Amino acid sequence: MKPSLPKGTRDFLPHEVRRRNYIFDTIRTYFHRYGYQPIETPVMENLSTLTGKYGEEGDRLLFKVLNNGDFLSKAKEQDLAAKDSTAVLSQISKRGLRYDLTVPFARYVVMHQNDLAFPFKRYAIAPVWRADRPQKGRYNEFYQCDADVVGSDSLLYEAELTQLLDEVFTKLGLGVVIRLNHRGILAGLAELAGHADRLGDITVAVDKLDKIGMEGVERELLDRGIDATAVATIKQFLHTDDLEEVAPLLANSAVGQRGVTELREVLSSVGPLVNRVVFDVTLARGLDYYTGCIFEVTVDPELHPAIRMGSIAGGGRYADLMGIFGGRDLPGVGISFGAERIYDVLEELEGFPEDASQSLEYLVVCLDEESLRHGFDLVGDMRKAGRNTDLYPSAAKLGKMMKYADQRAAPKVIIIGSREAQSGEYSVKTMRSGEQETVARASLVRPVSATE
RNA sequence: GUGGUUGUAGCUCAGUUGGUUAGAGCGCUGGAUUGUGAUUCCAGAGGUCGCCGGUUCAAACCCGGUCUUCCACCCCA
Repeated sequence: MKPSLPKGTRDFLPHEVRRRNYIFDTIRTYFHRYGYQPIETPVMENLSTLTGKYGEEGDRLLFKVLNNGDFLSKAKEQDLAAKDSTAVLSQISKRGLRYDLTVPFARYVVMHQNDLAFPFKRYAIAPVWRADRPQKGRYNEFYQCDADVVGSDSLLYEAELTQLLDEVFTKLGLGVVIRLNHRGILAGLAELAGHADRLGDITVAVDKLDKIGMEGVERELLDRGIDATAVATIKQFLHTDDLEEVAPLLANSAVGQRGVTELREVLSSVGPLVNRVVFDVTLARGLDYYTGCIFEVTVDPELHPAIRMGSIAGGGRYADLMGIFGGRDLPGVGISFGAERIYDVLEELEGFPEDASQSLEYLVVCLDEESLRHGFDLVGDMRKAGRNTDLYPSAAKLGKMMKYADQRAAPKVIIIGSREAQSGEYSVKTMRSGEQETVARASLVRPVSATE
């Protein structure tokens, strides 16, 4: 048979894994620096934990795991006969793959609330699965890098997460725009339009502004059954990216005012940042559970005009995520880095550092059997000394071995023939420059910590 | 989930109105060069034309189905 992969999944070559790890390591470093602790949860959750948490659309995108055993015999005959997928599903599948890291985290907090110190700050870097139709930058299996804090409603955490976003992207060499909005502002907007109950429809439409333009948003709102006067009210908000211009419009809305006040506080406490932080009233974000500030990060089009990519990180505050699992009502706020998309962007910008794709320092090649034995000993000693070293395992033609060294991207090649084996003075070739020098064995096996 | 698109050598792609043995560049293997890679020259290997079925004397090419890729929706990192 011909091997293949499931749709929307990928293999990674060694250099790709190294580059992905560079991103993960960078993010992890700052998670640690900001006091977030690692936790792990299973890739499978009970379906009851996952369903109903992401809206109707999310349920459709959940990967379900078929029960083991003779599962069909346990399903109801009439549901099977009626081909009622929804009814049959609960009878043949009790588990599913996690769709994100936030809902499993909420489950985790509720189950372990007596073992955790609040505010509890955790991070997780792990794969999640969505049965979406794949596109570029959109996979059925992908990694998320989440940092959340639960058990505090302090707005300092919003400010802290903004700083964290800024630092990580600065370290990665990416110029970004960090967009902020507040669910309260969107709720206030809906309230003023006289459609407080239609917040979902309004935010979905407003969110598309930069994609379909003002007229498109207007049409979308009308299509969704929002009346013309309300649409006019909503449009007032969309002409500015200045929080202080929006504030007076919300004077008569309590939730709106709260949103403005909180955003003001966050913006005033973040301090100086490398990247731009902007207020964006059109920022909605899909997930239903957000209740306060919401974040989204995009590549700065002024600094990287060639890049076309959606959001590369996002997050927000949620007031009652634990409540759905019957836990104490703990507020939380978190962010998530889209590592796959960051990878694609860095690839396109050639933004990976040289050493991110190479860990091997030396390759030892030997010209005859006797030298090979000598080389094997040398490699062992060099490894003990802390140098990443590898050996070509047979005495082959030098040209062939040099080619292998080139493919392995070995920075330096140590060549051992009978001359070198006898004297302990090796020819060491620096591949990049092509220069060759003689190096004594002693300096190669000296522990790295002693020389540096 | 809806509509469209793509698939030919390891990779990127040609392939005429359906017509004998399906090509190129790069890569790969060997040699020129038995102690020097990435650069030169020569030679060679490598293909169920995504898969299944249909039309036809004849299918990489036409038709149906299916899988996959990418795109626009929906939604989203």
